[in-house]
Amino acid sequence: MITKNCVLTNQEIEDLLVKNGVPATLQRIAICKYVVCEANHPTAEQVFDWAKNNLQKISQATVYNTLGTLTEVGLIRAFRFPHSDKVVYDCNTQDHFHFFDEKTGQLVDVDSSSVKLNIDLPQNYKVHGFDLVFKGEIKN
Amino acid sequence: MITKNCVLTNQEIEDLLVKNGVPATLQRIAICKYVVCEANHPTAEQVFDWAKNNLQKISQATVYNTLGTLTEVGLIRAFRFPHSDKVVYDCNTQDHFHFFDEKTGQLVDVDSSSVKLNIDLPQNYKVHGFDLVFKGEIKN
DNA sequence: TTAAAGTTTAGAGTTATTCTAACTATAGAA
DNA sequence: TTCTATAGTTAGAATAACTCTAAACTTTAA
Ligand SMILES: [Mn+2]
Ligand SMILES: [Mn+2]
Ligand SMILES: [Zn+2]
Ligand SMILES: [Zn+2]
Repeated sequence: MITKNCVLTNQEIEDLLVKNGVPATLQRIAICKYVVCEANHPTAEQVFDWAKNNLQKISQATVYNTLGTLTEVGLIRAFRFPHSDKVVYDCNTQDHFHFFDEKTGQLVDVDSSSVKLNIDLPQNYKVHGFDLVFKGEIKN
Repeated sequence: MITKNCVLTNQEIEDLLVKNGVPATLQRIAICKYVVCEANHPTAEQVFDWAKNNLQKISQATVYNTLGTLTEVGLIRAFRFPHSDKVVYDCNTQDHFHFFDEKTGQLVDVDSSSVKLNIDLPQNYKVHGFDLVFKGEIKN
């Protein structure tokens, strides 16, 4: 139900990038490792903050470029949610939904298998997919 | 299933505003009438464009202020969708969902009665509500 | 009639993101 | 080993969607 991040070596991250046609650079390896293995639905700002503390030098443009590239090749996904105007990046590339804890601001993944949707739309509405975000609170 | 806009006189709009504690001004009556009776999920930009063409003088700030006020008192609702970074305003204040036509960019309302959702979340997840947007295409 | 209160306005400010153009690193070619 | 083309990174400027500010109107109500 709740998905967790993987643990990958730098070499494995490098291979992942190259396999997806993205030449591996120091910056890309670091950012990719962070979003794929460590972060939970980070914003570009959070990735940039992390990168500033973990690389000797990094520019905002590189963070945005890299997140864009990783999204393009499908290594991560980008989501825009109703409660914020910042894009969040997600290492979970499966179809899935989200639960937004209104108290903490935390986003957690909800597997699509835990949701069943019955829709009654006109015949001529062809549904290609849907975005679903729960809002609420996680107790305890 | 698909909701339509109402037809109201200026007087009725004025009453609606006053009843909701919003003193009626020329600008507010015009903007309120447009979003409540004419427009379909307009953005602030669209409301501003309409207002420029239909009032002798209007400022962007007034459009944003008025849309904010109307939203606060519950005469309209504000939505932020995954496909755009612009807020859209909605005269449909019932709980409902949306269908986004990926070809035309059009948004149409989907009554909540046409959707049945079965969720299987952990006990400690208290769901207060959810946002649901269908993406697809309306044929014909 | 007049002053307080509320409303509108132009323009400045903010935030998230994208663009630009210069700099840097690197992989072959020579 | 150079050289050089290509790709990647960078700082800072630009953009887009709002939001804020402070001055100018307008209305309200003594
Ligand atoms: Mn509507
Ligand atoms: Mn923005
Ligand atoms: Zn997710
Ligand atoms: Zn709607």
